[in-house]
Amino acid sequence: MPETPLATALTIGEVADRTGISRSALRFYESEDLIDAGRTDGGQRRYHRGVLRRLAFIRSAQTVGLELDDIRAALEALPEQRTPTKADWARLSRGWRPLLDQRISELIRLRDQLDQCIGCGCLSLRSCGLYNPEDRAAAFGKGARYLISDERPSGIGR
Amino acid sequence: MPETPLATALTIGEVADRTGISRSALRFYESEDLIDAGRTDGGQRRYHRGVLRRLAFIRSAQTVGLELDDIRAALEALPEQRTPTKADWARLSRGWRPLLDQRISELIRLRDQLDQCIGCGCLSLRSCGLYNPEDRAAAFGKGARYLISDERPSGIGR
DNA sequence: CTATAAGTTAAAGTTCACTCGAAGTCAAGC
DNA sequence: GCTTGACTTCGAGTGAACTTTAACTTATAG
Repeated sequence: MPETPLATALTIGEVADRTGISRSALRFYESEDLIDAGRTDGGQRRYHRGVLRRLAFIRSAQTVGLELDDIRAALEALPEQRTPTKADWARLSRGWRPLLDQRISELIRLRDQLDQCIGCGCLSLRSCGLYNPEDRAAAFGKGARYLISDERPSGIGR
Repeated sequence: MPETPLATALTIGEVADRTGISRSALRFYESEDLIDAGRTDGGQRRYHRGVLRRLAFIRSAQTVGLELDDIRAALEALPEQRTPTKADWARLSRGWRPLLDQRISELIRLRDQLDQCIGCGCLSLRSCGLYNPEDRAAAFGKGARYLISDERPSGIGR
């Protein structure tokens, strides 16, 4: 009987209250294979406590800029049989650091460009760094991909 | 006859090639009132050169993190009758600086948090700064609103 | 004149991370 | 047993910024 019994089981409402994640988001995460849950005879979800740490990981990863696809890939790299240890979680999150470093330096570079552009008044020329289509959306929004998986960032522009 | 004649007119393809912005995006921008264009007898678009500068402004603003709604609002603040000067453009883009400063310091704060979390192994606790629902999506993605318009950032969390 | 490249519109589709609504079932207290 | 609140599924909707498709028309090189 390796399965954890329902003794320490949490309802969806309890998990939602403890994590601040809505019920609908929890169901969505399950449908997306980011978390899982058992069922009662009546078909209601029952979570065991490990899910709380997992959810915290998910939310933290999002804060750092990862998308759910990336997060799922990261979670799949966790050991299947044993409960993940602190070290397991730390190993995963350590990879976020260079990502943040990169984002920060991109933004700083952008700010320097902006200062120059305001100074010189170019603003509208292709030669201006502010207007590099390759850089667009690099500074904000979308990104953070290919941190965990080994996807080459080949077709990323466009 | 104050209207610029079609002598210096550019086709959509020329504009696309010179700016790197797709034809469909140009049509979309027109439908969104970000740019405008005249028509030939046959109904094809003909742009005049001023549109290039305008498009450069739009793309630069996006790079800095503004959304199209904000950009439209900024563009509406330009003088209607005369062609905008360098100073007009510079005035608009000067406002981007504090935005970038803020984004940068948010990311740096986040990075510091991450270092601490990896160190202490907490990661999954609500007390951990990485897991603050209020901060989520603050570091990346959505933001940059209310720079130009006077919308108060009231209902922004959640 | 013809072939073809480039242009036109309107509407629907895409992606991401969810939320909402409808229509119903389950669990718990009294 | 009844009421109330929490839960279930499934499908559709949201918003931002475009892209794609279909079915044509216009412009241009030879």
